[in-house]
Amino acid sequence: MRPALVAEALRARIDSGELEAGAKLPSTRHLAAEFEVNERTIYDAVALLRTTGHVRSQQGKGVFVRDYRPLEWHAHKFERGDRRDDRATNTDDWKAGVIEQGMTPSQDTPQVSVEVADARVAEWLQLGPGEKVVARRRLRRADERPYQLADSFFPEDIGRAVPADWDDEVSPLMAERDVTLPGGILASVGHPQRRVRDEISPRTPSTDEAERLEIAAGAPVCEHVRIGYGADGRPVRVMITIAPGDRNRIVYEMEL
Amino acid sequence: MRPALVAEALRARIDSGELEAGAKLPSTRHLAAEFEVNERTIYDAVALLRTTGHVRSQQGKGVFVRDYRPLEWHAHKFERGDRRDDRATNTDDWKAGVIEQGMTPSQDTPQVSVEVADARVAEWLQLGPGEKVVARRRLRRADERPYQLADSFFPEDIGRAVPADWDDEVSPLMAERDVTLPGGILASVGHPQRRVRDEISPRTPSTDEAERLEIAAGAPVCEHVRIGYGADGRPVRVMITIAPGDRNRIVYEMEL
DNA sequence: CAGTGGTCTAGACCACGCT
DNA sequence: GCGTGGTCTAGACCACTGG
Repeated sequence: MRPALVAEALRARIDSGELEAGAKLPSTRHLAAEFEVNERTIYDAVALLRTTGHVRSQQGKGVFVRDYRPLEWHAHKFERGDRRDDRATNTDDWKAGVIEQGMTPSQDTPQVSVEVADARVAEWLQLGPGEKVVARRRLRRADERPYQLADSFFPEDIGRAVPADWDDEVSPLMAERDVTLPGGILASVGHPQRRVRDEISPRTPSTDEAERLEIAAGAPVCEHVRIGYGADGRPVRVMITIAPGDRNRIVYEMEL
Repeated sequence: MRPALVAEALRARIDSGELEAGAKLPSTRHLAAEFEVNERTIYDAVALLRTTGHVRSQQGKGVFVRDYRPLEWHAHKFERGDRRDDRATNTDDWKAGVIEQGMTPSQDTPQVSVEVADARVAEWLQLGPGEKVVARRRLRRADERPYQLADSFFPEDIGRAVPADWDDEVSPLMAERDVTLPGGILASVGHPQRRVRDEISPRTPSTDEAERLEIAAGAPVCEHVRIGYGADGRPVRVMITIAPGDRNRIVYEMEL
């Protein structure tokens, strides 16, 4: 019996509910005996199920059925100002969406730095080689579990800009905490976004991304890149979101 | 040396251009000798490169570096009527986009059938159990190579409808050839789309999808589901597009 | 320490393409 | 028939968890 067939059999047990979310699978030794195959074959089968997001392995403990609840991400609403009222209550678009779906959003402390733009970011922001950006890296969670990586990059002058009535020491885009301002931070520093371009590609995560999101090395993720352009057509921000497929669905709604 | 490290070394050779697009890698026997590992380890490394889309294997022939040219798919323009002029020349939105990017579009003969809707399609089209749909399944190619699977489903009454001035025997949505009508087929049968909802999720292909698209079993693909709603809010069509990540990028542009 | 998952090798064997 | 990739087993061994 081939690994793909063993994986298929185990998947059937998961989908049918015979193995509940969070339940522990029989040990690889037991499965090998049951399916009358080598342990190595079981290992390969489990690796397949890990990639599809059906199970999660913990060395020394066991293999467990995954229980992520899928979350919709309404990309067309994002930053459109539909939720301007929420901004006043210190809640951003991501958080509002998570709450609407009955879960509790949270976010690790943003990692802020000023650094030389890498090749891709430089091209998106139309920067020359060696030019710097303000980087703001975040891990978004729902019910305490990782759902998305969301890294934003701003040209240095915009990232360091401060609103007229700002009374903090550092600019809002470089603050290592969540900041919300009426109309959005970019608007309040004089660079409102007028147009966005989203580029979406499914791919495999880097080892770093896989670790932070707690997914298997080959698990499919969506790389969602949003480039925001200001009134004069200048790119003012690029946001790179990495969304694992087993817990995310991106939604766009449009009138024709 | 572990498979991941071997894969990394080979990927470096591909990315650096030492191994050109389309080039054949050394045989697994040779690679095993070179890296001083077992052939099985090489096989696992090649499997990783297949999943990421870097190489393609052909039994009995060899392992070859992939050379797909990525294509952008401008989902926000699709069916918006921006290209109504193209419709007159018998060119649909997909084809127009491919031509703009300097490649030659083609499409296998659409597979048309009337069938009972599966659970997901029934829910999207708000049909009861057992209700039928007109299914129209297509494989889209660029420069003769597979790029996307695009399957459309219509409620039976709409799929069988015929425009007033239609002189063919079968309805345009059931014709086993490409049909273009001014304003789009759905409008010409009295059910223009007024609003669409797109749901995008990265996932792993089914074995059938993997075969038809000529990709590895675990390769990341995007499932893009577009549900089109008519003037009265009734869903008139659902289109499921499967786009492999190594050759597709989905683009949305929006004014804020 | 025993029990769990994870990794690699050696080797037998199969499937395919070509000449 | 030879060379290619693909598959599975047996078994040694490692890494982690928890009593």
